[in-house]
Amino acid sequence: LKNYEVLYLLYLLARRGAHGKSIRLNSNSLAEDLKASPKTASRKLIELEALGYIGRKIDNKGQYVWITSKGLNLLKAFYQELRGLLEGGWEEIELGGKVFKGLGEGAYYVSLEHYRKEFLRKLGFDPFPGTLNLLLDRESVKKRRVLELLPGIEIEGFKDGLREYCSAKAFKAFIANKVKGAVLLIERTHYGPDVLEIISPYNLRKLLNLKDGDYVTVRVLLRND
Amino acid sequence: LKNYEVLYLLYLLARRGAHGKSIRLNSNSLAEDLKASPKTASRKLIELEALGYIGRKIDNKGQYVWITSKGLNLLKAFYQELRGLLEGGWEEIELGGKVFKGLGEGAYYVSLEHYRKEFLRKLGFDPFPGTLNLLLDRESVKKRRVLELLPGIEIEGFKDGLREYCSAKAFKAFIANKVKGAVLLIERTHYGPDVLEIISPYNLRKLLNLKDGDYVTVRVLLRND
DNA sequence: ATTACTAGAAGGCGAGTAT
DNA sequence: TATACTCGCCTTCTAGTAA
Repeated sequence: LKNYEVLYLLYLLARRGAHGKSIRLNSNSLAEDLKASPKTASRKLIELEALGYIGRKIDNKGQYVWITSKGLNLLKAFYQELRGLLEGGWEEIELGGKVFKGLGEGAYYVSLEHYRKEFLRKLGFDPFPGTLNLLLDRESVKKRRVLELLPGIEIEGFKDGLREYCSAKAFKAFIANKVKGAVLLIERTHYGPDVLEIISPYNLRKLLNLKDGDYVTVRVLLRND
Repeated sequence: LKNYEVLYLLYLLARRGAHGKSIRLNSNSLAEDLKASPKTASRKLIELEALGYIGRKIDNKGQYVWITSKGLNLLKAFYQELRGLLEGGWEEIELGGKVFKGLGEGAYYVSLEHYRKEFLRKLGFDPFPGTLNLLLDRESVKKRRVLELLPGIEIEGFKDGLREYCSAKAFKAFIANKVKGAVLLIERTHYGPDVLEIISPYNLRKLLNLKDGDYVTVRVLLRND
């Protein structure tokens, strides 16, 4: 199965909503999409499953199909690349939300030697030991999802024998249109999609004189360079 | 040549920058991308050309290749659909620019019976006979390109024997965060990509008390429903 | 460019399955 | 028993390779 066939099949399945939920599918209707015989469609599905891109459950009246996270990642990666090619001009988006006091975990993680080095090398600054947490407004929550799709700057995780520290994705950003920093999308976070964690070389609370509940906007740069 | 092969090939070419400009390409390097023989790569290019998706110019040391507008449209359409599938949450973008006095053509076109009916049916309002023209700021020009990629609401053109009236694309929008209306992307316009034409059921200049040079923001809705 | 060779994909048929 | 589906076996033929 060629890689572009995989992508196209995943796209066809996504069109039917198989990303996220599992859908009913019979080989005949997929065959129409493919302009091929039901047999071929069936075989493609089998191959896709073997490669781990989709999951299937067969019953007497057809089958249930869903795209696995592996499959979805592949499709998203492709989409991101297309986006980069076709949307040369799209460079930043603005998010906004209210400051709130987090669990204090941010400070701990940011000050870990491994992460500090990652930030220094990849973002170009040594972060203040602490994160500024924003509770995003409704519009910004939607925009945040776009960030999740984009590649961003990869911050690698590590293990220290005792436990595993997960990886994260960062985007350079300007906070309140003035201060440079970055937003962090952490893979396994305690927060929901409506929370944005921000780091900066400075103590943002002090520098910007922020109190809980204050509204802050963040201009996120979508390109790494 | 299957449609997904076409898409993938166009994608490979776009990665090399063949959208917009023509690039030097030899079959060998394309063959590597395709994981196939140079012969196959060459044949694919010939087929793509025959289908009108690319143009080629062969000389003694290889060939120049570029994606035609037909090919680019295909790739963009695919991209748009992926975008719709993967970015469920992305719903509006904000543009801003300064009011300027146009050529007065807008008023003529908008009041043509055919267009009026199109607007009424597809946008849900009878437009004031005139357009508000914005000279977009730099950031907004970039965002405007995103609109060009999206499907939007199709406003059909027509012929009246004498001449042909081109089609356009519209997006519903809110002007100055208050007044409903729509932005128009006209296929053959006298203006550059830094100009946005806005229609509304109201006389926006009067209603918003606008003078030339005033800065206005427009929230463009990306979904049609 | 043409040809011959060959791997592998597509499709027909029918068995198996569950309602 | 009849139906509607998947899927394994086998044949055909397309399409890539190599000369």
